[in-house]
Amino acid sequence: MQEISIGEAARHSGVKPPTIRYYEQIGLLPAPPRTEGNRRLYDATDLRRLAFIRHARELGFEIDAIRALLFLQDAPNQSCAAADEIARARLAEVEHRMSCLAALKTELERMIRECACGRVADCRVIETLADHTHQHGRLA
Amino acid sequence: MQEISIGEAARHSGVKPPTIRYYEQIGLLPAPPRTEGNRRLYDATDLRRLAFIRHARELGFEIDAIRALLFLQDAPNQSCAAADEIARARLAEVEHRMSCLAALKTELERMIRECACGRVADCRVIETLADHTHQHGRLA
DNA sequence: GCTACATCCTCTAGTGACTCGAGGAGCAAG
DNA sequence: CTTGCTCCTCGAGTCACTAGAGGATGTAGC
Repeated sequence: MQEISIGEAARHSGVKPPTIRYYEQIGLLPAPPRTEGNRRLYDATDLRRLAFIRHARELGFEIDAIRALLFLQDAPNQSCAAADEIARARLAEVEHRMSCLAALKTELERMIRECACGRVADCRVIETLADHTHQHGRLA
Repeated sequence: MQEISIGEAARHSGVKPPTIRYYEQIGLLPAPPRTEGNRRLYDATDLRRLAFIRHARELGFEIDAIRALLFLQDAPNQSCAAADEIARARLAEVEHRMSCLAALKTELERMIRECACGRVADCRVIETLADHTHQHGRLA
């Protein structure tokens, strides 16, 4: 398995070098082997882990949630109950996000459609998301 | 229109008092009128704005993106082209997020299902999101 | 072999978006 | 009129980066 520099790893994964070092520092990525000249060497496994972290972060998951997901991956023989709980919690988060995004998408599409007709006078972006609350704190 | 305290506004909108003050400070929320005793008084419009901000933040939008969306709302008579561009950019972002979330959701569901059968041996969370890249930086 | 020049190293400090705590004032209930 | 809650401001702390200083290493051309 070929090993590459941090710069190449950054280009392949879309995670910048300083961020890769930061992930190593906080223990999200294992400390890789080094060259004679003290440079980090990454392999394909690291690249996949990095790409995963990047996507998960883009989707808004916190580092701790990602850590839990990675732990799931790393220790496949662990207690199933623990894995189940982590997966279920993430799933609930994902579903909530998806429904919020769907509402926002509908509204943005409506805005763009009306925009094409030359008016934005009744922009309802705020109402769309604001009314998506669980309990409407009704104000008299 | 009835006016309420920052604490009540917090309960209704789901945004904590310090965060509400912070939003006022950075100009995301207009500075409200005060009581004789210098306490902030919010109305229904503020509540909707707050709920909107909260949802948008939950969905991972940056303050500047939210500012742009609120500006859209505040100035309905502005250039339609500007509004359209902001809305389109957000829509693209939303669609990308949704497809990533859908992939992750499928994978989490599979994991939970397999968990019920008593094994997590082949957890593929990482592959799911890692391979969802635009250009696969192929490593020899 | 030597000089450019990019890339890497570590370390410290700054950013965005909150979040917390100190220290003090307002106000409603007992 | 005191107890206790909420509010005020202000400064500092947190998380997840991001940028910069100062220096070493690696590589390409001469």
